[in-house]
Amino acid sequence: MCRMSTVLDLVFSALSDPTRRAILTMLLEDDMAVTDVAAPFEMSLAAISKHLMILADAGLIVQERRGRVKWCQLQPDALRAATVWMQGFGQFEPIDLDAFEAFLAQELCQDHTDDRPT
Amino acid sequence: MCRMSTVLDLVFSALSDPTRRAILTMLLEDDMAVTDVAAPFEMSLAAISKHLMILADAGLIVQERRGRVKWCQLQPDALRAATVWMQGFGQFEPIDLDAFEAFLAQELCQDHTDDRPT
DNA sequence: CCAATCGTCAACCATTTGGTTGAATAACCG
DNA sequence: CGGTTATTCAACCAAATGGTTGACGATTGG
Repeated sequence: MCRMSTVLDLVFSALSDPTRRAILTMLLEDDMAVTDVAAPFEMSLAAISKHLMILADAGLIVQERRGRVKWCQLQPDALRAATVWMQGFGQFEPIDLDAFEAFLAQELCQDHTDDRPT
Repeated sequence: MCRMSTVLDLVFSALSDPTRRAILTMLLEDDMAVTDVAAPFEMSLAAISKHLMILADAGLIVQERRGRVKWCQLQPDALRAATVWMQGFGQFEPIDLDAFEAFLAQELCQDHTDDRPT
């Protein structure tokens, strides 16, 4: 009867693409212009633009146009609902922050031009 | 060079479908046979079988065949990596368990036959 | 003003996704 | 054995996804 969850649909499917996760990781460092986001990837600007729209639809980023450049800013609050949902399944234990730091370190030193192989 | 993250790909894309999330929620209560999982949904058994295979591929459930019935069991540990990844973006605040309980209560009283409209 | 830059739009394409049906396999029950 | 139950397989389909290219509209700077 009610229906809900479209938010979770959008967030999880946005997160399911490695390119988009890489973009979010980049934005964790600082806000970026669309062109600069696209730079490390071996993919057209239009493709990155689409990815950014998907992230924006999910609420994971906000894009603010200033002059001719559009700035992308991470919106971590959008992960709240999804995190809450997932935590419900994870036997309620505290999150291991060290694990995330380690993962992030590994991901940041990666060569994105090699992403999405075939 | 390295490549990784296929795990996150699989988990997030498994979670991006409301039918699959509903199945996981059902399994939170108890292990279930495939046919029983399928019962509340307005969708063929074969379709549910596919969903379960996707969940199994992501490691979110394990399926053990006993006789002619195949039991599905939630595997919450598979959410670990994804939870860790997401927590990294959520300004590191503690998880609100009450919010999850509330969400779950809402979701459990739902009519699944009304899922996936058009 | 003109040219270059930033980003999106539109059309197109191949692949994946989520569903269907009907037949096939396997195990159980009487 | 033979029928029923449980589940998957295979073929098929429509729609969504992720990418391309080229043209376009805005904005900026010389």
